Amino acid sequence: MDNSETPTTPELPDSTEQRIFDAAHQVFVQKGLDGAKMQEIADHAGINKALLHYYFRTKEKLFEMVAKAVINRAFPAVQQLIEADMPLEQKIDRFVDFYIDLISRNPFVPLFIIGEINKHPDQFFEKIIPAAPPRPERFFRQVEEAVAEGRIRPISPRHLLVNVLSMCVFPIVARPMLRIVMGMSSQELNQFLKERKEEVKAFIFAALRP
Amino acid sequence: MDNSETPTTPELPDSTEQRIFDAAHQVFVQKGLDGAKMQEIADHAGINKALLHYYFRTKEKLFEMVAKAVINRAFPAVQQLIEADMPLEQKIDRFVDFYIDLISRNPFVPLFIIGEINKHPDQFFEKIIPAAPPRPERFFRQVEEAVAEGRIRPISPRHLLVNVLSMCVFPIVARPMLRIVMGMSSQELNQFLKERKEEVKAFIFAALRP
DNA sequence: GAAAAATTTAACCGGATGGTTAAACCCGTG
DNA sequence: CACGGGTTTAACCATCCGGTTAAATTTTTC
Repeated sequence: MDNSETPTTPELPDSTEQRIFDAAHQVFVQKGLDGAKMQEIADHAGINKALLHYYFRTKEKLFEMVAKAVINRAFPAVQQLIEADMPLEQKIDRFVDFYIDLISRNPFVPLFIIGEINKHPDQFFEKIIPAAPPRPERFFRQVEEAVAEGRIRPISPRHLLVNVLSMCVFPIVARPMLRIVMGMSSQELNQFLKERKEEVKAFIFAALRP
Repeated sequence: MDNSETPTTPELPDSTEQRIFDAAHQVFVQKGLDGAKMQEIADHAGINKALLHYYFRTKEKLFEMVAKAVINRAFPAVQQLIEADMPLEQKIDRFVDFYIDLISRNPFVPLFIIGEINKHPDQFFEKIIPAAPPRPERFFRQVEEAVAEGRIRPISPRHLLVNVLSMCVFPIVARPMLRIVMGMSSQELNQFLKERKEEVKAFIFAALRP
């Protein structure tokens, strides 16, 4: 199993508070708001319910903090790379590597974000939305330039970005479904996902040939 | 908003039982086992809790029936197309059209399947798994033949299938996330998803050029 | 119109769960 | 040692929720 990265809130690295928060992070991300139980979080942090409420007043508040931490870690990483000062080809190359690694380390995060937005749209769009969403305009311009120069086949920049994202994220997120659809063992799937980076890059660059 | 297709169990089309089942289908698929409340299902079906239990004994049983219906409708449709007797290029073409339509009509279904498997793996793999999972071997053979004939660039059949699936499914499932990442309004996103079929097909066939 | 089935009403039970409380305990620091 | 914050224990409350029940009411069917 992959370990989930536990985010660093501005706290002492190994304080009880941090351990509780990490436990909450893990449980919430895997089970969602409804599926997560406070007792389970306490158990997972190696403490008891009383202390849990001593540090974090309510489930709602704790969830809100976790959810904020999740998206405030997920989006800026993408943004940084997508805004970087780097040739398009290199940017795509690094993006695929980076993103597949990122999602592999946090396979439940995309599902968590999408699922919770679906289940509790109000709270999410009120409380959790990031202050600064990614701005892919620069990437779009780079694609348009490359098209204009004839370096790549004409293509909609938006669709290209979504294609890249899809091929990186979906197989990891949909892992249990792929096992069924493709009839692969867990072993085979691990091997398959390891090959992905190179396969995805090859596919993208093949599709971009003029 | 897209309407979700409500599956036809072998029941009278407009019976109370069917109305309840449809309501349960909708609520379960959107909110999952934990998030769905029996009262909500009853409300949604326009009846009361007592009658709900009169028709369907327990939440578990009802959920099991709904989950079975969901996957027994989702997978055979794919399988049929993927096993069809049809040239590879045409098969891909139709598959993209068909699959984007299917997911657009049931945007919550993939998330539901993946999420529930993650949250309750035991029950799912015991009770719900389809008797006959898709067998993509034929598709794989077609790809290998096309490669051997030089009709398409060399490519791993498995990765090709996953790429196609990813680009079809992910954007629809991740719609709320895309809104944030790409900074698009709901209107723009609708337009974007309409363009998808042609863009995805163009992308795939471009990537397959020898 | 009577019998049977469908549906409502309303109350209730029991367990799980979020949350509280008070007392005791542990443990490091001044 | 005494003080105080961290921590445990254990009991407890309120609420929600799945599920049941019994009777009344409506609708269907014969």
